[in-house]
Formats: sequence, C-alpha cells, structure tokens
Amino acid sequence: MATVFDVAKLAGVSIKTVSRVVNDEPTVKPATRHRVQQAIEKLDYRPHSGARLMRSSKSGIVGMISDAVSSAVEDPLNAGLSGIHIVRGVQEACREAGKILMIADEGAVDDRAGVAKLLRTFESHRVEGVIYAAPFHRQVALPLPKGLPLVLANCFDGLGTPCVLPDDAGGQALAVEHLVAAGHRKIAYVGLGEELVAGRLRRDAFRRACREAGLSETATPILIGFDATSEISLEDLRKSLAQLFKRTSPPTAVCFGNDLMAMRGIEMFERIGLSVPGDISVVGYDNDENLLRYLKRPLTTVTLPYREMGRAAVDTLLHRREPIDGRASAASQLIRGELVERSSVQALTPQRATGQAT
Amino acid sequence: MATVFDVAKLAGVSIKTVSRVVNDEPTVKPATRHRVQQAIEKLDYRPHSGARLMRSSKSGIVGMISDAVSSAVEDPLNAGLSGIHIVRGVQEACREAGKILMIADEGAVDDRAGVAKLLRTFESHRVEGVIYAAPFHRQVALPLPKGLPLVLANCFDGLGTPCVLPDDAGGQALAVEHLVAAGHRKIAYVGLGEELVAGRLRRDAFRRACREAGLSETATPILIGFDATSEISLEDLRKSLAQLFKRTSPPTAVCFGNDLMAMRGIEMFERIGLSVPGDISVVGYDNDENLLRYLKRPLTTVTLPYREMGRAAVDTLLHRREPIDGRASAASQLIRGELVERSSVQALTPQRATGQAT
DNA sequence: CGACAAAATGACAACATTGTCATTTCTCGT
DNA sequence: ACGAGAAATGACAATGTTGTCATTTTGTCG
Repeated sequence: MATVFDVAKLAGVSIKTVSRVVNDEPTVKPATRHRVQQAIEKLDYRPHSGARLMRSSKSGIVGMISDAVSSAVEDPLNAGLSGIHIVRGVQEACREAGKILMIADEGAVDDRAGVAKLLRTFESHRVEGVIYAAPFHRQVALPLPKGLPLVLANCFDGLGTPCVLPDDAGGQALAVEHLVAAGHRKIAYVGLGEELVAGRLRRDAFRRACREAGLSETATPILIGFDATSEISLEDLRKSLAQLFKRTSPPTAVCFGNDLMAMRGIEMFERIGLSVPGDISVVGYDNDENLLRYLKRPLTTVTLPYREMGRAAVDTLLHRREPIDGRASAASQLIRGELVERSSVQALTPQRATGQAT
Repeated sequence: MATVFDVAKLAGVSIKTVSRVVNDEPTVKPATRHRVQQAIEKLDYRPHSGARLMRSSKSGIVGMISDAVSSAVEDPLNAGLSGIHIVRGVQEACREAGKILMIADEGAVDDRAGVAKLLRTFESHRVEGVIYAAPFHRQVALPLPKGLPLVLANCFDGLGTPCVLPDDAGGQALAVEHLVAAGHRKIAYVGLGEELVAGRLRRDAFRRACREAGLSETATPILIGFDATSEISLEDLRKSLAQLFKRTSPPTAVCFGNDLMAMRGIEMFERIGLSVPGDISVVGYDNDENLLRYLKRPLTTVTLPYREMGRAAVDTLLHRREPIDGRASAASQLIRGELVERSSVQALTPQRATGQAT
C-alpha cells in the first residue's frame, strides 16, 4: 500500500506537504494541494491510522460497552430494544462529532472481569473515551479505567462517575398530570417491581404527583411488583385488578409500569367487559414502538428517551462539560421523556369527573 | 502512559523480552515472564495498538457495514430485526476468532458514495476485511475496495464477490413438505411482491415443491404481491382471501410470505369465522421472534437464518475458503433455515385428506 | 570439565506518520 | 528593484512496537 513517500515523490513535494493536504491544513497553495490530491487518487493512498495515532495520540475512536445487540437477539422477551436505541443515539452523536464507534458486545455487561478486559482492549486502541450502557435503569459497580474518560448511560455508580439517566420521576409526573388535566380524579398505579430503580422512582413520583393534584391516597391506589413477562405474575395482576374494580368507586384511569404491562392490562380489561378508553383510561410507559405497532388501540404513553440519552452520553464524553459549581455538580444528568398522546385516554366531562369525586 | 521501555527498565530486561511476554511467545523463562508481568501490572501498561499495527500490519479488526441499528430505530415497521441478527452472528464469530468488530451504521447502505467513504475509513484502519449486510435478500452494486477482502451478507452482486445468502428456495420447500406430510393436498401460497428476490425464489420453490408432491396447480393457488405493512395492500389481500375461500373446494392450508403477513392473515381468518388451525393451517416465514411473542396462536414457520449467515460471513472472510474447483465455486453460500413447528398446522386424518383430494 | 547445541535474551532497524523548527518563495509598499 | 513580513514548503526527529539477527546463558553429554 502506498505511503506518504510515494505520494510525495509522485506529486513532487515533501512528505510534510502531503501530510498537510491529507489533514486539510490551510497553508497549502491550491495548485500544490491539487497536485497532491491527484497523486493520492492515482496511488489509492490511505493514511495509516496506526502511524497517525502514534504521533498525534488522537485515535478518533469512541468505545462503547453494551449488550444491546446480543440481548435483543438472545433475550427478546425481557430486553426489548432499549439498548438498541441508546446505541443508535451514540452512533448518531459520534458521527456528528466525526468519531468512529467501536462497540463491544460480549453479552455479559455484568461480568466485572469481562468489562475490565474490554476496557483494556479499548485502552490499547487509545480510544478517546468509553460509554457503558446498561439495559435498564440501575446501579452498577464497574472496574474504573485509569486514564480513560467513562460515561455511564442508563445506570450510575455511587462514585461520581458521570452518567446519563432517564428522568423517571419527571416522566411519571407527566402521566399523572395528563390524566388529571383530562379530568380524572381516581387513578390507579400498576407498577414494576420494587427491586427496580425505575419502579421505585416512578411509584414515588406517582404518589407525589397525586398529592400535588390534591388526590387522596384512597382515590389513587398503588399496585406494585408485577413482571409482565411472567405468566404467574400476570395471574397475580389479574386478581389484583379484579379486586380493584370491585370497589364501589373504581378508578377511571390506570398508569401502568410499562407498555407491555399496559398491553396485558388492556387485554384483561377487555376480557371483563371494560372498554378502553370508554370505561377506563390507560397510560403506559416506555413508548416501545416495537411493541406498540402490534397494538390495536394506540396507547398514550411516556417516552423513555433512550436515543437522547445516547446522544447526551457522547456529548458528555467529548465536550466534558466543566462542573459549574462544585465538582460533582454535573456528574448525573437526567433526560426527560415526553408524553405521547394517542387514544387510550378519555377526557372526562367536568360534571362526571367532579360528580364522581364529590 | 507507560511503554515497553518503562516496563523493560522496571523488570530489568530488554524491550524485546517485554514484547515477547506481551505476545505470549514461548521462549521466555517462567521467572522472567513473571517479573515482566509484575512490571506490566504495576505500571498499568497497555500495548499501543497503533505502534503494533505499524510493524505487524495485523490490526485484528473486522469492519462491518450495516443499517441494522439505525433502521431498527428509525423504521421499525419495515425493517424488523433481521439486520440485528446478522450483526449478532458477526459479533459472535468475531469474538470467537479474537477479532474486534468495527460497525459503521450510516443509515444509508444504498448510498454508493457513502459506502465508498466507509470503505476508505476501514482501509485507513487496516481492517482485515469488511462484511456488508443488506436489510433484505437483494442484489447490490457496491464500489469494490481495492486491497480489502469483502463478503456480502444477505445480498449479492453479479460480480463474483463472495456472499452468504438465505436458502429461500430450500426453506419454502420445507414448509410445503411439512404441510404435505401433515396430509394437506390443497395449499394456497400468499406471497411477497415479485420485485423481491425472496418473493420470486419462494414462489418458484413453492410451485416446484407442490409439483413434486403431486399437487395440481388448481389445488395450489398462488396469490402474490402483498405488503403487510401497507393498509391498502392488506385490503387487497382481504378481498383475495375471501374469494379464495368462496371456492367449492378451498385450501386447507396457507403458506404466507412472512410472519407479519401470516399474523394479518390469521386475523382475517378469525374475522370470517375460520379457526386456525382447526379450519385452516398456516405456515409463516422468517421466525421473527420479536413479532411472534405477541401472537396468541404460536405460529409454525421457517427460520430465516440471519445469525448463522453472520457467522458464515465472518468465516468466509477470515478463513477464506479456497475455491475447490473453479474460482467462483464457493463465492455464493446458501444457508438453510429450519422449520419450527408450533401449533398453527393441523395434521389431517388420512381419510379426510384423501377423501377431499379424490 | 569442556564442548556444543539449544534456549533465552538483547541491539537495532524499520514501520508511516506528524510536530518542530528552519528555509524558501511570494507579496507589497516604497 | 529591494527589503520586510507573510505564506508556503521542507528536513528531520520522534512516536512505540515487532522482526531480524547477534549474543549470552543454560543444559547435556562424553
């Protein structure tokens, strides 16, 4: 393969001038530049990124650790496509920043030794930074790389490593506010397990938003701890829902922990003769388009802003926003997801809403 | 960052010995090896891949061009997850071969200039080869890289570039054979558009398999040209199906062009009072697990072996199987998908099967 | 114990590029 | 036409590693 020397000789210039042309430096006469470009073309010259890296120590490569692809394939039921969306955001942002992305997907993001090994590989390639993406909002304990910027996406450690997280609390509040604005005063919450960070955050946010809207705890019952991928758990949910709607004054709306759960919930409602949104309004969470495309009833839901999170992670990595006050100030970054209105929420007529509430 | 020199000094050996330890060469005394490893550990030394590449010209990197991630995110309706599965296969195989995978996803795999640019980038990084994956079985016209092995996955050019393709014909035959073995003698085919390579291959294979099973063309009607993501097309399909089942002797089974179409078809059958598989047996194509998880009725279908194709592509790239006879002999490689039996096909009792056929 | 082969280690060049700094070539204003 | 300053170009070192070949150390056998 041709080198700068070959190009220089053919163009009748020094190797340094070739380097200047290749790197788009301004101090080259147009005529010279053109001659060099011709020579490059003719010889099919490609700059040797290795040699380049040795001098400049700017690899232009960003590393990413994610199990998005492997779990989308190997565990489609649980994983969904969340990780893919984060990867996409990272890809986009990298492209815009002119960086090349190197993704390591070993399937086992939890394996500390495995992650350490990946980090070592990345260090060998002198990547400019690493993004670690978790499949769901959680705490992690990673081996921290020595001289390598690291940004966590969809997860956090307790150690001040910069991270980008979904604003679960803000999103859940959005859902409640939307329902309240539509006139609902009796809203049930059917949530994820307590063991999930998102489960805890959203439940608390639901509670707080209801309180702020002046809804009593009796009017806003909380059912929690369901796993929509487990048949047993769904059976539990069925029973709980049945009981809930046996009340004298049942909810007019339900916030579900995620879209899959909302989908299962809607199926249950329809089976017991409740129509959505006629009899009961429903709000999901995640805005999982891959799931929603199969739903007959378009679901109003809150977006989990994975793609934006990926973008934000790259942004944080490359522009390394300086802490404005204090050092850990910008370490954790919340990304707010928006509410997507579809047709699973009905606006109650004021009379009916107040009529039932009073 | 520490270099071989630092390590050598600390361990009291020459840089060459350090290199030997790093590269696991056998001619190092255990004691020396240990000393060097200690030094490496202590200094947090990471071999500089750039410098390494300069000498050895073995980058250990495989390049891949795919729009899997971008289209899974941006166009979930059409794209599905096919590309993701290919990527997964490639990832796996790369890992097993100790190679690092560099994925370029610019979203526009059709853009020749864009692809050319990506190839240039890969060449700069001295990747050991490039895999180009198409989102569906098709012909492509790529700018061919000069000194870089290229393998096509899920696509082919007419120029003898090595490629890995799904065995659409073999798969469709499998479906027909399965139905015939279950006693079906009147089988309809509801297929993809003619403009698709897979559509043509599968239709022809269906025709051939039926002929080989001794089924007449009247008993095996072919309806073709539907697009399950288009409402208009689905309406057409509805009409065509209605007409088909008005016959005096309607089919007892239907092969659909893909799983999504099968899903829509089943919905239509149920609407007109036909139960699956009681009244009508159904076979899909693709084995798209991401879709199938939402189906109530488990669908018997033929796997599109994307993952295996990814693996095979890497295999071809790295081991570069020598042509056994002739030069283009191994250029095109067909990967057979298996039939996955679920519960959408009913075995007809022999009496009934023959009774209706005669 | 000495000789000789084998094993272990080392010295040094080469790889392809960019940074530093020096040198040459223009461009103007007089 | 000349000189000053700016613009363009070039010479050469430096980067961190591995390949080549030389040298030293170790082990073995008579």
